[in-house]
Amino acid sequence: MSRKTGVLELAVLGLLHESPLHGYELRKRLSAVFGPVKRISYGSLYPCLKELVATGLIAEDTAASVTGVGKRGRTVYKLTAEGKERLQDQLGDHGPAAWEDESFGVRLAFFGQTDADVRLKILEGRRTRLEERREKVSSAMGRTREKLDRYTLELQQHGLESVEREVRWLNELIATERGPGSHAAVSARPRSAK
Amino acid sequence: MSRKTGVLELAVLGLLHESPLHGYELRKRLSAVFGPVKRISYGSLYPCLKELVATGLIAEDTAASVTGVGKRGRTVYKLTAEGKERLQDQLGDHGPAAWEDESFGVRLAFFGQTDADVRLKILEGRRTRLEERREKVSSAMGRTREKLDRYTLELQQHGLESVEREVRWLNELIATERGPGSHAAVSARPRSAK
DNA sequence: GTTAGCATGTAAGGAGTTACATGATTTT
DNA sequence: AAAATCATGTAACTCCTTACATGCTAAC
Repeated sequence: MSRKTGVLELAVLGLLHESPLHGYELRKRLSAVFGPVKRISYGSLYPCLKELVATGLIAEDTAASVTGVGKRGRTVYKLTAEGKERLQDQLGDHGPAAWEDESFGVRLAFFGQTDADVRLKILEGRRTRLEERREKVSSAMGRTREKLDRYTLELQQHGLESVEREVRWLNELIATERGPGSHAAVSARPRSAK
Repeated sequence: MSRKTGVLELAVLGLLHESPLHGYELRKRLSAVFGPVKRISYGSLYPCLKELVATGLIAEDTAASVTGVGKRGRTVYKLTAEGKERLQDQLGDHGPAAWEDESFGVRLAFFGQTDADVRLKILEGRRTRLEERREKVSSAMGRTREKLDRYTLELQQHGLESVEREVRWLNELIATERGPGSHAAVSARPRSAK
């Protein structure tokens, strides 16, 4: 059933689940979710909010919205019941899409609202994905090392090390997931896991 | 004069300056220029080549193109005189655009064709850019540390360390630029430095 | 003989940006 | 009273992707 939900929409749903917010504040929080590199502009945020309202996943929180006379006023948004459902649906997804570059960061940001077994699957999927990439890059480098100039080589090398560093980071995260409280966390069987 | 040249166009010009190539091969080389993350699809490469031909910056190398009967044949492209000019123009640019995320990697990949003083300016500009970013992220973390959950914090921390790591890398590159042959390279004072 | 890789292209569309337009509130 | 930051929104546009369409060539 669930239609394609872009990463931005997912991030908005996730943030609104924590607490109702208005657009401006939402954007600031989004900066924490997407790294320092990708910051969302109002030109994409507001149309996104508009569409989420149209789809019925979020609603204007009339109680919290400040709309005095003459004021343009802040419009505060909150999740609807359908929005919560959709969010849970999306956060439960542990398919390949969850560990691709675009979505992984957002998925991780909302791990607090994600089941332990799903978290582990996503982390491991991501690690495998990166290990494949590392293989590809390093074998490509092996084949063409002599033909590349200093700078291209430097670039490739740095890229390779970035991938390796992320793998180490994932290993730590995975270890932490499995480590303390692993009895409670892991043994909590996925109820109705597909 | 010079119209806006996207990063893809710049990368194509840069690669064709090294040697004439056909689209398929070009794409493989582009994978080395843009990291393992961003790979260019044919859906953007071929239209790009088309436009560069239309603009007169590249031309089909009729000598090298294999176009036997019935065969669709490879179309080999090479730089035109205007293309070379445009490339030199672009590679000489050491303005802020050169060290932004989208272009920096490409600019570095073609440092072999870039003047030493321009190289240094771009590397330093990039480093300053990243230091600003590091400041912003780490101060934002300081302000909100308590309010963030484990995973968001982990994400921010990893992002911060990525930035710091790139700064260290840049420091090495800058040191190397200044190191061997530094008398010639560095003592060449920036003439008319603004 | 079929799988994988080589090779070129188009049409439709997604996901976002920039630039603009507007105005209130807070700080200096 | 000026500057910064808060706050919302639209229109035009850019860049790139996906999915499709086509066919050759080498290896297994």
